[in-house]
Amino acid sequence: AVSWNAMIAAYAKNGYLEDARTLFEAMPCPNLVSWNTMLAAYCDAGDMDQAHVMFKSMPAPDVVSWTTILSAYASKGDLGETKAVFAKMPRKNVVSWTAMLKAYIQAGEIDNARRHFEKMPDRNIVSWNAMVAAYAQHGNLREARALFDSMAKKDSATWTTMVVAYASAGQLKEAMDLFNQMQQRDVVSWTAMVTAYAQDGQLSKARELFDSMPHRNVVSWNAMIAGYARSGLGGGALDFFRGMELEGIAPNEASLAAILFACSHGGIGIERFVAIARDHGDGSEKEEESLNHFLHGVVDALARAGRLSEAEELLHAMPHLPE
RNA sequence: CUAAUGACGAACAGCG
Repeated sequence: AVSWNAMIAAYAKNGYLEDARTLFEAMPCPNLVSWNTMLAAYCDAGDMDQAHVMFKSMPAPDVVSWTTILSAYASKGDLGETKAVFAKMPRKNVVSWTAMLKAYIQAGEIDNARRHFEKMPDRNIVSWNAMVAAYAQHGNLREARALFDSMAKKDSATWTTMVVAYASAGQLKEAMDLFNQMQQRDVVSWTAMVTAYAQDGQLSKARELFDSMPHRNVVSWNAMIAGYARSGLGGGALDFFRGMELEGIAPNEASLAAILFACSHGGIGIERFVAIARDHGDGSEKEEESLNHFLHGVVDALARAGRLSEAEELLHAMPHLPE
């Protein structure tokens, strides 16, 4: 059953909900983990109706099942529903408490989050990190730092949270100092630091860090693409996009969003975005339809703005456009 | 083997 469950989780994580379901139904006797895995899959897909169906048909939901539901509402930003679920839970552990904490933070209720945090029967490093991030994300650098300093144990998430806190407050030097003090840096901390410089327009510094990274993932590449795009350097954005492809890393929606941004701010044509989108899509009719729909809107907007030559140019660049 | 925290794009980005 363990390997079946691992397979189901893998399918679900990559968005193959149907395949996960098929596998689940083919199992001779699914255990609680199998049920919870499917439950989480529906939650991730945002299908709360199906999630509830699962939950109700489960033999015996445990604290993991409950927390899965709780966390789904939390990430949807539905504080009321999250509170209701939390109140109904027959058993809670530190993970459920932290998920509830996240719901307060998500709703911007930082004071209530802090009260909840103080009431927690157990706190681990994840709960602490969430609380530090809450202050950091809401501009309370001082309180974030105070909590950070009071933590006996820190992991790379703790440090990265503070690095980002300084960076988004515009204090790049402080951010870099903290980054340099880190004992263990993972790909997330590296990418956070790269992003800090890239967003500040310090592209050569960003690039230098990027080049010294031990490992790079799609988010790291996106940070560079977006950095060049927002600095108006569409060509540089495209270079990094190609670099990512050459490394065999698959672009995601954020990569495409960064390229689209480069089209409006970086001096490259919208046809580059369309070509890339076609390249990396599933080639389905639905996708082609929405791309055409999108382009049609762009051409329309150009025409209505009186920019007829650009509209025409775009029409010619897009032979696939319907009349 | 399943649930909670930190990094890229979409909420605290520009224009009006």
